[in-house]
Amino acid sequence: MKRGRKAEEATAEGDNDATAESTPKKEKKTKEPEAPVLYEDPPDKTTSKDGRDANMKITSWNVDGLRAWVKKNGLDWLREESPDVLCLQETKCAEKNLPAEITSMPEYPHKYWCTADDKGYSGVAMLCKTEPVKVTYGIGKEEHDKEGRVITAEFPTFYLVTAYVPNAGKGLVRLDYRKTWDEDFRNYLSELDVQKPLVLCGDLNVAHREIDLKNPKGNKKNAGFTPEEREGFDKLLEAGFVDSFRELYPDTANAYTFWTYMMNSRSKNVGWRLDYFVLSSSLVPGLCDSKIRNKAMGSDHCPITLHVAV
Amino acid sequence: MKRGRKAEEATAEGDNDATAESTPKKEKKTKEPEAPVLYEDPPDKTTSKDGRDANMKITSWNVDGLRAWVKKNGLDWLREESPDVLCLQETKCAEKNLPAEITSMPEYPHKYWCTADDKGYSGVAMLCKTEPVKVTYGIGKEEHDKEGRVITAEFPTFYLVTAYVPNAGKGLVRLDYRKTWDEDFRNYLSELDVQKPLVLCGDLNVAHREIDLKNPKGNKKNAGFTPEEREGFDKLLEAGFVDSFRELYPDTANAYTFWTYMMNSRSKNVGWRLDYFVLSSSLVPGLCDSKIRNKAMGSDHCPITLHVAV
DNA sequence: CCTGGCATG
DNA sequence: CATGGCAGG
Repeated sequence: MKRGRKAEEATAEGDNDATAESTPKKEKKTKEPEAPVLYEDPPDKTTSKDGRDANMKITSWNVDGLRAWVKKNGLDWLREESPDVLCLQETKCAEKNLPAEITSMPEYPHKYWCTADDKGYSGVAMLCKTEPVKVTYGIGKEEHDKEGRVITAEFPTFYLVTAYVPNAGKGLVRLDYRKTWDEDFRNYLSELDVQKPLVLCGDLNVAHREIDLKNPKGNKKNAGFTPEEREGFDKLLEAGFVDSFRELYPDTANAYTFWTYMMNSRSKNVGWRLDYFVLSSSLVPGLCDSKIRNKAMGSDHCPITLHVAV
Repeated sequence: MKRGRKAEEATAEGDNDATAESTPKKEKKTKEPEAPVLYEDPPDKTTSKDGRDANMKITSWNVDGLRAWVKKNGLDWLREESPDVLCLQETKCAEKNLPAEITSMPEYPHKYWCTADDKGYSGVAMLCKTEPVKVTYGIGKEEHDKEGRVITAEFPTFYLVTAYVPNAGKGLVRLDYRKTWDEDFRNYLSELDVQKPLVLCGDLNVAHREIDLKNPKGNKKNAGFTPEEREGFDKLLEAGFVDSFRELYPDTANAYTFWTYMMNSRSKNVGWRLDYFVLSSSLVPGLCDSKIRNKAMGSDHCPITLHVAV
């Protein structure tokens, strides 16, 4: 009776939280179930510091399987939120298998799908109320563009890029690839940025700083919080981009966008901030708000929403 | 974008029904949705022809995944039916993964599990209120005994054998193996039968005669109704065994124990009789009733129950 | 602990 | 159209 995988083996992302949480103090016999420290997203601001009204509302959501997300009434939430553009990551759905509820959605007449070559992993999408000037797929490098990770929409005044950045994997088996990706992707963005300012959104698969995850100590060797990945994010910002949430809320802790399904992490708010709106510096004056919709259910990630004047 | 399997390809068992049902008459433009011909199982008889009261109630059910079946409240049905012995087929569950609800069930203190070597396919089980004299697994032939298909319980006056007979497979890819099985299994039963009479129950994966499935014409080349499989059943009966249901109800049609999940077969009663209680001839005088519990849900098979004086 | 795809039925 | 196991997260 062979069995591939032991139930006791948690995933890299999964047991991180456990690692840091369960470090047993010898003195304590019973582990106190600590009250969760929650995060309450403040009301939306739709005016920028320089006094302009937001004219663009963008939502990004790693849905972890589009079909399951639709079944869990993701579209109801979408209609309520009603952004101008919706960006999705991890659709995990070939185009021919897309649910009719979403392909026929009249609120978003302009829909773009980018799926992985083979299996139905990853996959990103963009749904727009108004038609972009131009839409492209991938970042122009063969080795990266087979996995359905990037859509770029050109609008009159800016580029919108949505990305599902490769996970470094259990045991960091794909960290080397990730480093290559980070460099190539950064170069791609920099090339765009010289033409028009851009908004990058999506699951960047990294918690930038210690404040961006519940258990930084236990996760320094785990996918999403290695020095290499964090440095990749540093370099992105150094290239002239800004983490919009952190720009507005430099000291706000416990604000996460991802919680592993394991160990009731979400109810304990043991999470990570992996989803971002990253803006070209020149767009920062128009930044109105960067929201974390952490009450929205339907995935192991929650959606995030940007209000911006562009 | 490769995809392994076309949605249009029905399974061997599945599209059989379609084959026979959908043969289009050119004259008809619209297919009449025929009213389903149902089968109403009559009330249980618990007295045998020779006037004895049943002292043994046995239920057999191909549960198509024990864990899913438990979630669908199979155990509630079991407590209601409350047979002396419950035989299960297609448990698809390694022993370590058995739900506690069933392993801890006090009504059945004697439980026996036989699972496939590798994957978690097939698998049979027997739950007994009273302890058998002896329990054995398999039929004593290496080539057959790795798939978790047979449990034999010796009781004071008879053997009870439960079996999940190998499916001949899509495209009959395993029909040759099935023929070997049928012969070896028949020999196994005959050897038992010289010691004590036996009751064989389970999913024998064959509809014996045309009356035993809805669409005999379309299924002569499909798993479960090939001449070879039917002949295997013929030879079993010739070896001194009796199909208890057919013995009592020689002309009852539309009595099925399996309906493919596809094409709403169950609601249309487009089914097969694949599950049997087969008795040594010497037990036939004690036969009280052979029931088809076709209202019980939770699997693509329904349970069957035997009342017998042994 | 969830997803989608797979093999099997 | 169900099941369980699998890889990925």
